[in-house]
Amino acid sequence: MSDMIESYSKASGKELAKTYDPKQIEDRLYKKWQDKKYFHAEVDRTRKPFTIVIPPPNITGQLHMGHALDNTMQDILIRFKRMQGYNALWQPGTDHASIATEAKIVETLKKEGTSKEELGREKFLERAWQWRKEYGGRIVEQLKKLGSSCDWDRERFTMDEGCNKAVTEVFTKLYDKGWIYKGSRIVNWCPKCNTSISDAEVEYEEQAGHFWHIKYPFIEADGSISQTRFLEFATTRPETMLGDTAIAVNPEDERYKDMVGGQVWLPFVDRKIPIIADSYVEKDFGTGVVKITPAHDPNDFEVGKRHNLPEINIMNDNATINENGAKFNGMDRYEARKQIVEELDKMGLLVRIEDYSHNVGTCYRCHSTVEPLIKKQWFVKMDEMIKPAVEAVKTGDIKLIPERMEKTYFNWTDNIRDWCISRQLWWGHRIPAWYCDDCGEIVVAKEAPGKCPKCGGVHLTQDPDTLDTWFSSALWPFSTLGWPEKTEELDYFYPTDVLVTGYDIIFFWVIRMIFSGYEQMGKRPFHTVLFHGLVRDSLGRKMSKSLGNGIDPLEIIENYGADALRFTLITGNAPGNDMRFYNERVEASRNFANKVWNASRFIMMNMQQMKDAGIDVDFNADIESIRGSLTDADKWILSKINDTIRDVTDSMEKFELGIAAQKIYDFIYDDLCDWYIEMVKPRLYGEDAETKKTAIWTLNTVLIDALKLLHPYMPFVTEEIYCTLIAEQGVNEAGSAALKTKAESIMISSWPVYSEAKAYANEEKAVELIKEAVKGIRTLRLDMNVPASRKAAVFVVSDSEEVCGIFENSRVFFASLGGASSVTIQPDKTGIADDAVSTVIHGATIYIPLAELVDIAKEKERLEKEKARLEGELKRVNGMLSNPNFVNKAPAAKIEEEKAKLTKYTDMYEQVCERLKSMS
RNA sequence: GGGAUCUUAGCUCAGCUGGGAGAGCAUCUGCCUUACAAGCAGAGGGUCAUAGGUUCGAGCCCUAUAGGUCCCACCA
Repeated sequence: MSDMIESYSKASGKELAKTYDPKQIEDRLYKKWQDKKYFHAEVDRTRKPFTIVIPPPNITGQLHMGHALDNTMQDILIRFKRMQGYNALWQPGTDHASIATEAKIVETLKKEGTSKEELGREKFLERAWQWRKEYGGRIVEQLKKLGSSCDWDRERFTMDEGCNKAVTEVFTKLYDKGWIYKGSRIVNWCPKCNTSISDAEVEYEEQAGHFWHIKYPFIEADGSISQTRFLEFATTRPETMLGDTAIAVNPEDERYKDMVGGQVWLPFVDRKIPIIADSYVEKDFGTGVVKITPAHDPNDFEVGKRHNLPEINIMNDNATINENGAKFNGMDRYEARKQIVEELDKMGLLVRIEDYSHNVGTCYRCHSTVEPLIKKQWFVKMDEMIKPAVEAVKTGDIKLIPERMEKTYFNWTDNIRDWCISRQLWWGHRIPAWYCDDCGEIVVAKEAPGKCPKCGGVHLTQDPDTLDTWFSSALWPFSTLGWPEKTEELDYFYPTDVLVTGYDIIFFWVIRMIFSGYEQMGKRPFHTVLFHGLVRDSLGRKMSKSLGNGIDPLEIIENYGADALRFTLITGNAPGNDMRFYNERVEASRNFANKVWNASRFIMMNMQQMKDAGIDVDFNADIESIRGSLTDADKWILSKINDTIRDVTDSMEKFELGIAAQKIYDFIYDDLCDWYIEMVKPRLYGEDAETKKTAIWTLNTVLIDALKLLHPYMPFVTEEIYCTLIAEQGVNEAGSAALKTKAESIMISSWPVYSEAKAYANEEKAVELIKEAVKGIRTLRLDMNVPASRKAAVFVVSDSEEVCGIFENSRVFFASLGGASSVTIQPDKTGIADDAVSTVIHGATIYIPLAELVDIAKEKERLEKEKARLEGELKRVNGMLSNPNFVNKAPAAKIEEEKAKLTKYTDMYEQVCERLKSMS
């Protein structure tokens, strides 16, 4: 027996669990879902698949708010589609995160007083796998806490055997096609991680630095170093001068035109370097002179290629100066910088030092300054491969949400550069390339070649490098489904449907998955990409370790429950926008969960009481069999939930998850709890068994639909209530057909659908009128300081038969909701004291005679205010309707709407005027 | 330098293809009303950044301006 039943069964006595306690149920329900294999999807050709692949979290990672948001969105979609009847697969897995993981292990080794070099590659990898085994599952367990309904039976790892096969397959294929090549290029070198990183992995940081103005002496015609003539330029990295191989000026620059072709002298390394002309140099910046260091600057590298300049590498991998740096050999880059500046100063070659703030490229992992270095690296040629990816978004084959992300996308694809994929790391997919020790031939193959195909040599050495992590993540949508094998899964679930991710990895991952999908599969990997923003702290700052402002989702779950966290993350924020997270919002969400819990508890308590009283209710009855006994209020709420079903479904289909959540919230809070439950109480507490039955049937029907709509957002509380409800009703699988549900679990029940049979336009209007009247009475009473305990007689005056009929049907509500001691409905105000307080609604005036309490002046003031308001409304409506342009051009429906308002406000205005007249 | 985006109630934010400004929190008033005080009933609070324009009609579309945030590029 569930805690909930227990709690209120006990309550037939006295005790009740008044507050929803997520801790009592979350783990238990999650286990049940897993045990029942609800998350598992098998190929089933009779059903339509709906597939999402998870953005694989790093095995080094701990669940943070970004994950929580990302996975909540995916879980909502997957639960929604599952309930809609799709064969929903949420494919989970983790990422090996080469740099991050390797860094972690290196760090551990350092603590142990050893190093990866000392350990050797093989032992190091053993350690890494061991580490992965120990900690790699942590994040998975944390995802479960969130309620994620991933198919854990299909969990994958970007470095598992299958993914490795996929990686090798792609690498060899692209190599054979000529789209993967090895070349000497300027790469971004991180001296701390000791590897190259791709352009996308460089983060630019504004740093305060200096601009050193330096001059090189000319070489005179006789070959001597000039003592009088110098060429001045400025640099932010003086140490790179050791690798200078030219000085460049703009060809159009009159100042230097004559000097082009001449030479200057490079100190320290005692080199004569040419003065060249290249349009890369801007005349107006600085002195219009640039030193050219092809080996240590990407732009200079290009210039060097154009002018056939030598490339002199002056730096070791650890950012110390190498043997090409003359006496600075072995010195750290910053120490060398300092000394070079000092010595230049002594030599009289330092002109001045300027403070200068500039952007410095840093490693996105360790944030040390990257050094551009020339290295032999593996690259993927992008110019051709990117084309289908561009086309896909242009034609709408792949849709990006929000749409504006397309601009970011194209901005990148238009300026695409070849992708550096080799990393000087051990943890990762090793590059499937071998070098012949004898002839140097490169052999790229899926398996280690026995001998060199060129010279027949048998000594081959595999490339020591591994691949960029994103190389394997790019294949994720199909590698997880079995590719390169031709699996059933691949055939059935690919292409997947939606990819949910943060906009921050659009370049790293999204684009690369898209072009890989087209290239390898010939098909898009998904049709929609749903982007979300960053979760920031309450002050709008990015959550970060260094700031220590991170909020731990697990702690939030512990304190408020997973449902509250999920609901908070999904509401009050537009797609793709960043959001701020603060506890007050989680509290509001938790309160909402509690509200749902209590509304349900109310309904179940009443079911129990009716059962105890021997009143038998057929909860499986369909609407046709019960329609005749439905009251206006019943029809109103049925109509409301019906509309909500339609609107919520529409919003969710459009991926407007936050809007859909808001609609469910509004329905449950306002329509169901604040109004319907209150309206239904007199019937439930009364003696009429028939109306009790109808009321509880309606409550149950509406609640179940509402729970279903809410389930993707708040899976735990809805499941707990649902199961309790169903168990309580004794609904079995067969019986449940009428309820369009399965008794076992809400998560495999069917999504509600809009039904004309539940649309009651007239009753909706009637109840809205009653609500207006009740609100009017409540405001009146508060304005007049009538204590809640004091009941008062209420008179409704209306000359409309229809309106009188509505009030006649609903008189009971004025007692329970409006504190009325009696309700009199009459066509005119005969017998009502002139000093009664009143409020006007469309079609009726409502009076409350409160002899001893009334303040006539105040009452008049109130009415005057109301009159002024109505005058304003009438002015607006009349203005519109008397404007020929409006009447001619506005849509007919809009005009009708305004005409109806005119009637309504005219009526109310007349009533108010009459009231005022009678008081004077 | 290029681009995106934001500016709406005291705070944090919604507001879908243009048709009478919303929520949560906070504030104030009154309520322990037998589902819920994590609650109920009310109230106050906004020239929707500014200036133009398009339109019968603009928070929404266009242009400009100011301020904020972010991305890309990186002129040494």
